[in-house]
Amino acid sequence: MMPVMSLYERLKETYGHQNWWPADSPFEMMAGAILVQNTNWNNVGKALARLQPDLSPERIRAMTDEELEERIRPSGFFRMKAQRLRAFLEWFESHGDDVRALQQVETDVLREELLQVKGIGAETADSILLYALYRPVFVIDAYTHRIMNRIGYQFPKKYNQAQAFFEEALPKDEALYNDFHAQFVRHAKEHCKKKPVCEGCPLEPECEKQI
DNA sequence: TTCCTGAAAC
DNA sequence: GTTTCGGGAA
Repeated sequence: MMPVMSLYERLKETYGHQNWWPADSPFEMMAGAILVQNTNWNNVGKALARLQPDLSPERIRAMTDEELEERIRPSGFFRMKAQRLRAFLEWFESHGDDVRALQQVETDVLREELLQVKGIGAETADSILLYALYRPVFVIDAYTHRIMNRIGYQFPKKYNQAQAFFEEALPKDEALYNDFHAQFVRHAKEHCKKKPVCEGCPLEPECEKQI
């Protein structure tokens, strides 16, 4: 079976560095992490564009529920996500609405706090830690499971175990975790889709096609 | 019709 | 373990 690092290298050779997360600021990244839950990024882009003129914690808090819901409507689950954004903003305010303040806090503490926020689960919490705060935390998602299972790894189903699998197999490297997860997303959208597109797949030699 | 960088409630 | 939340594009 292919070493985990070789897996990354193969994907990077194929797709190139992915340069994640696509956001202009840490705050936009964190908002995007909530909006993108079970939704394609194209629709999140529309929602962020509609928020853009008022994309700050204060301006969003000042909106009525109806206003906020209307802005983020294109991202789907808009009523739920409006409340999730508000819950996140409440937590952010407890740190002074200040990303620099967050950087003074231990990763494990931040992770536990984020998991207490209603609407933020393990994947969203870790995405924020990695892509907004540059902490070396490996993000696991549905794509990760799909790809790892298809190429024949005995891959843990539980989030924390799946995460440990990568963090124990790889150096504790934030930049590596950043691009590795991005490569998985790219590969899942390009080839390892729900209905696999195996022609030209860079992992073809390794894949057991146990779909 | 299907699928999308999930999480909470049931 | 299963259902719910949802618009947008293929």
